[in-house]
Amino acid sequence: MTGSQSKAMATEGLMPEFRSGSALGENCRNQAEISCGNCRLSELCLPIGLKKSEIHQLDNIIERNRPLHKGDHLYRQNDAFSTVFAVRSGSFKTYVLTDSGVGRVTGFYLPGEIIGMDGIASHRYNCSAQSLEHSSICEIPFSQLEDLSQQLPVLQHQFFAMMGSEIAKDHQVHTLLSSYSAEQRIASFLLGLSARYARVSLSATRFVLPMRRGDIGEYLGLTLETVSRVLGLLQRKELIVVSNREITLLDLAALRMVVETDPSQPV
Amino acid sequence: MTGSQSKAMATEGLMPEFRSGSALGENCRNQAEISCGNCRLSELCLPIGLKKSEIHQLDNIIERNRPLHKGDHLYRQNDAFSTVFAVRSGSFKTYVLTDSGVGRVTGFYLPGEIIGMDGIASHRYNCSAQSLEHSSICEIPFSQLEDLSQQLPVLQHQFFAMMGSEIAKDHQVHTLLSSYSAEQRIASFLLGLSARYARVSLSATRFVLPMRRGDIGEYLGLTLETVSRVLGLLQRKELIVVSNREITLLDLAALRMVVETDPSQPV
DNA sequence: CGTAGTGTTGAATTGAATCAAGTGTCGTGG
DNA sequence: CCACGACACTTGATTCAATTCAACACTACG
Repeated sequence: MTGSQSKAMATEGLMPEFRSGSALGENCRNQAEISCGNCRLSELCLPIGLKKSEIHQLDNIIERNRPLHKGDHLYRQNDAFSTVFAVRSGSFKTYVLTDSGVGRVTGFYLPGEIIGMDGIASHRYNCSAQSLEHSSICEIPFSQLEDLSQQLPVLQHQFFAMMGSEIAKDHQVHTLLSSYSAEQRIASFLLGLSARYARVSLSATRFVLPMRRGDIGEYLGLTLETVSRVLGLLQRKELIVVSNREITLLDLAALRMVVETDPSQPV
Repeated sequence: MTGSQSKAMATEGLMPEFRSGSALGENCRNQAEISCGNCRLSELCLPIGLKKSEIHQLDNIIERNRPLHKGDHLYRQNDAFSTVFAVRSGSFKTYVLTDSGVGRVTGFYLPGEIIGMDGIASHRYNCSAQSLEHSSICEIPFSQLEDLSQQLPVLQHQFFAMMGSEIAKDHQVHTLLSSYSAEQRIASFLLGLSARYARVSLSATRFVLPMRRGDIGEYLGLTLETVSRVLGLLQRKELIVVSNREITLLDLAALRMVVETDPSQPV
């Protein structure tokens, strides 16, 4: 948001050279207690399938930094790639800036999801990652993750699966963007969020959007005005209730119909 | 398209018919001799960085089938996932069918590229993969690839990198589809093909499109008429020459300008 | 030589963008 | 605690890029 927030990021030390033990200060007391072993997300994050002792090994390579504030960056476009991040709480967006300065949001990330995998091949982050609210993350140095994956077949398997999942999701989004109407995109977006919140044991039918209308628009290839209009339309159809950023899904089945129904086909 | 074409996969092949107009359709002489060790793509495919003996191990898990004909399928949407495929020659498209029967192309694959990674997480292929011309592939059983990656750190690293590369590419496409004009999309598409042909030592400025206008349109979120019109426009601007499926890029720099220039900004 | 698939081109239509006011919400400092 | 200002969002009028509809041309191949 404001300039002061981006400045805060520079001093807070999420970059690798600012590891815990930095002279700048100490971590929160309770942070030391957090580990994959007691994380409520461990069943849907990287540790899936790992044994207790293996989880401990994983824990040893993971850095847990102090919480991020809204607007803080995990990394920026073209930074050297070194780590991937698992969202522990809060939410993030990734975005790229075009030469003309216009940003386009490329993804939203909720707890249990991994950020930064697009940098693995090129050794640079291809986008910037920014916190949308008060959030916390686990920082996983990629080379260490690779080393550990050599020892733990299950971990290798799981990371392959998480990357495959990202690829599958991206292909779905491709289809969405290349052929769906504004209404279908928004409906699909809401259903996707719903499923992801449900996955982390939150309500599938009532949630608060962490992002602005404009962010949704950039992500879905629409303008913020269109996002606003379509949300209004869906509300008038009594499929959802919109109150500022709070969304209630009234009829999941009907929303799925909106997504699946080709508007050019007679119903 | 017809059932007889998938059957064709099983018929035996007199090897190399050089299909006119097909720059990528060429085959090595004798299939029995083909291995990663002598494959001209080994420097840009899975074996990158492997030692001789390691390449031999990789060779042992790879199946090399008879050539595929135009229209043959590697797999279909919802088939159980078991293997990933490396394109050895020719080209492929992946596509999904919507419930209403309309297809959308999700990707094109050229030699040295990997098909099927979107099935890793769900254990099902999420799209269908079809040959666009006379093609040949290497079939890599995924579970064996995982096992071997446990033994060969370089192989694990390389496969992580190839998946990361797919993710990065998908994010770029996301940006393309969500904010670029028809002209920008086509220009970017042509430049992308150019770079990929150059990667396999083919001409970066003159190539034959293996896909139809309609395929390009589905991939880029445009209609086939728009694809045709924009190709005509770029030709009138003397940036390219179009002759049926043969494309000549006259001015790469100018094409890049087309992609990068925000049409809403005054030039 | 004829047919089916593929590609081009033109005219009319339309969904979403753009332009343009507005209102609502929230954090901040007085 | 309230008033201010900056964002965030909504809504309406108009425009425009791309689609749709339609007709026709080309090519490839049995």
